[in-house]
Amino acid sequence: MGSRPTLASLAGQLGVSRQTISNAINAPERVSPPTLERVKELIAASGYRPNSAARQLRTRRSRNLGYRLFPSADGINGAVMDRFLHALTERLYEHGYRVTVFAVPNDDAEIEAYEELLETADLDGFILADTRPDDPRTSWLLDRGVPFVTFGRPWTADRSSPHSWVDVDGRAGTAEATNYLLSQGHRQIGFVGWPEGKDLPGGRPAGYELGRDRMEGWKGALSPHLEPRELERLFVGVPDRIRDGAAAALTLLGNGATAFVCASDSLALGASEQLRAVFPDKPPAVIGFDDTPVAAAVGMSSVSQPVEWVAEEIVGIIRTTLDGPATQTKAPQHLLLPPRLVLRDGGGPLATTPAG
Amino acid sequence: MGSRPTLASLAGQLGVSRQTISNAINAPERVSPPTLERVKELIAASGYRPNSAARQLRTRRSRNLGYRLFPSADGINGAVMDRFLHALTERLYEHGYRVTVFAVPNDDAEIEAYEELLETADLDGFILADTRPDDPRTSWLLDRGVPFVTFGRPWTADRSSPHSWVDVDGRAGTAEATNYLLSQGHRQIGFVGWPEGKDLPGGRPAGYELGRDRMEGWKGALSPHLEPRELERLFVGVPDRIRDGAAAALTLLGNGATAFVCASDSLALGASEQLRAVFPDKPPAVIGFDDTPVAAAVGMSSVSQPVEWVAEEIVGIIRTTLDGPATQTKAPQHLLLPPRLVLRDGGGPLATTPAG
DNA sequence: AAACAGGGTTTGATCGTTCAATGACCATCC
DNA sequence: GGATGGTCATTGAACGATCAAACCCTGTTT
Repeated sequence: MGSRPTLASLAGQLGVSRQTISNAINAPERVSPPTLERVKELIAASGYRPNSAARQLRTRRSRNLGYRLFPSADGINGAVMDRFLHALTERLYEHGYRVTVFAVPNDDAEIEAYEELLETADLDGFILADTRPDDPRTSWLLDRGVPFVTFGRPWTADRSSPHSWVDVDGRAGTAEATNYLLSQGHRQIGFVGWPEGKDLPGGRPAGYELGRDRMEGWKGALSPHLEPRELERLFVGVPDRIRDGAAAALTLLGNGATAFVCASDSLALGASEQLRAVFPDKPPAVIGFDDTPVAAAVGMSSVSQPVEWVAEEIVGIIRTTLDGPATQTKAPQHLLLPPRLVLRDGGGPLATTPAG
Repeated sequence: MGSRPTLASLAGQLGVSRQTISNAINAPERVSPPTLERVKELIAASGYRPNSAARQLRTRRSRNLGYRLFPSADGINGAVMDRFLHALTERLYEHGYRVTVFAVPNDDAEIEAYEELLETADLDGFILADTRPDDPRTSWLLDRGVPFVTFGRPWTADRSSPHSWVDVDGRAGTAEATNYLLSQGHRQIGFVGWPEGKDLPGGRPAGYELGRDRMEGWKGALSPHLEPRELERLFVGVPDRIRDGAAAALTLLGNGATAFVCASDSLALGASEQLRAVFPDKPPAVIGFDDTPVAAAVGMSSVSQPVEWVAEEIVGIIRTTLDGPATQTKAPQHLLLPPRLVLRDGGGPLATTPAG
């Protein structure tokens, strides 16, 4: 009695066969309008839901996608991936897909986890949220024909990869930030970036290309106005930590910088606080990257990645791959989305009036 | 050929019946040692994995648990829930459970999502990562007999709830922080907490009890040393934002505070930065709550929630509920774990030597 | 009048597993 | 020697959906 209705039970109630009910759901055009009407009514009234295990057994589709959680770095930049997972989950859910998350200690274990999950959880595909040059994971998945989309381009020389990806144009973001500062009359605009071979938290060597991309946006925007020698003096590459950002700001200040673009909000936060200490009255402008909640909290300008948009596009690609007609050619899609510069007054965290 | 082995295919190769293979996996004691040996060898050699859909269809178990993602608040405190999800996923994975995440815009939608997920994804249960007084979600789940465990106590008067929960003893944490400051010779120790009826980000009215709990730890530790009137002057309740923490610190400073305990790292960060601005040479001690990466980055002391431990205990409860013998009485478990005070020098984000 | 076409519906088989019942075999006991 | 019991292994029947093929009926063609 409390048991859920099945195709057979509904069919019995209506005096039709189970296949007719099934057709009403999956191929309505095969059912005559009056019958369709009756069936749909009963489905709605009974609250019938197809049993996913049975369907999965027969169709070999689980409508379940895998996503690797990775440790939230320094809790500042991690917020971006948090937003992304949130948006991705929402969008997928709307189209009947579920997200199964998994966590692994290192990259070797990640491929093992793919294998394990494919075999034991019957995932339909994966979303990879970071990429690096010569990524062993994408080749593994490609070899096995497992559908997947990455948030992040392949970072290979030619950028033509046989898989779909969506990414944010970091270079355009820092270029826009730099151009804004130029429009404000600045010329000596410093860039606090990452060093070559920089290790992102968790030991993943993915950051270098990302950092260079962001740096080149600044360089490209500024090079019409400055000599190469000057540009060189206005760049510092440091690990992605608050205190390193602060130190870097001092260095660039010594080299004559009057405004600052940073490769991350962590660096920008450090720079901003440091500069506020040096110039309490009117600290120089600092623009961060990622528009994390911390940037908003301290009133700092930042380049915002449209992760909700990224999620939307990824879901679109996933859907044409998995839900689309099998006949359709599934050419890999490549999308580079523009970030958005969010300007703030730079008021900083320090209130001037005591709270009650 | 590339198709996965099944019970039947293995049975054919070995000249036994499919049920024997099944027994070798699920009830080895029913199989004679020599046969068991042969079967296990073949299983290992063939890389056989039970088809989860088929198993799920028959056993009505999916080994899949639901977890609601919630937006990462201010990106500072959100890091704690990130760590929790990570730890939870890892522990569950070790025991063959998967985590299906979902995101909903508001609380009403959350219960709908439970219903939807139970019906369409056949989840075995849920982990709830926050709780509030008279939580409609826990009663809904209890009514339907859906297994679940919460990270967070029920916050009812008697604390006896028919469901299992694991929580962190926030009161003990702020008490320890306060006692530490007392041991350092401080007496006028201020507390920056949340106001009554405070809204946590996302509009969930869960924060008040949590905030009061943390406040009472401070109060309890300090009350042997101070008059009630003094205590009152040393408490400020503000929204959980960096700049409010800064303002609150100024207020308490004006009331004579020489050291500060805060209900969150967001507040503590604001307080710490503000005090550093007022006393550049030797800022007063500030102790935060949650030991987020930002606290570590700026060298701030903080009370650390043992979320990995929480995850471990939750998984243990889940396992006895779902995997344990059906005969076993499943009395709800209630666990209150102690946090840990992490002391740091308080060096702050500001480097004094320029970086190269 | 018989063959054909085609929409709408039904039937049987199948996906791969586990449950329940049965069967084969051997040892033990009266 | 037949009944009893126990171990180990097998068979048939689910679980609930979809696929593929067959079926019925009516209307049209030859």
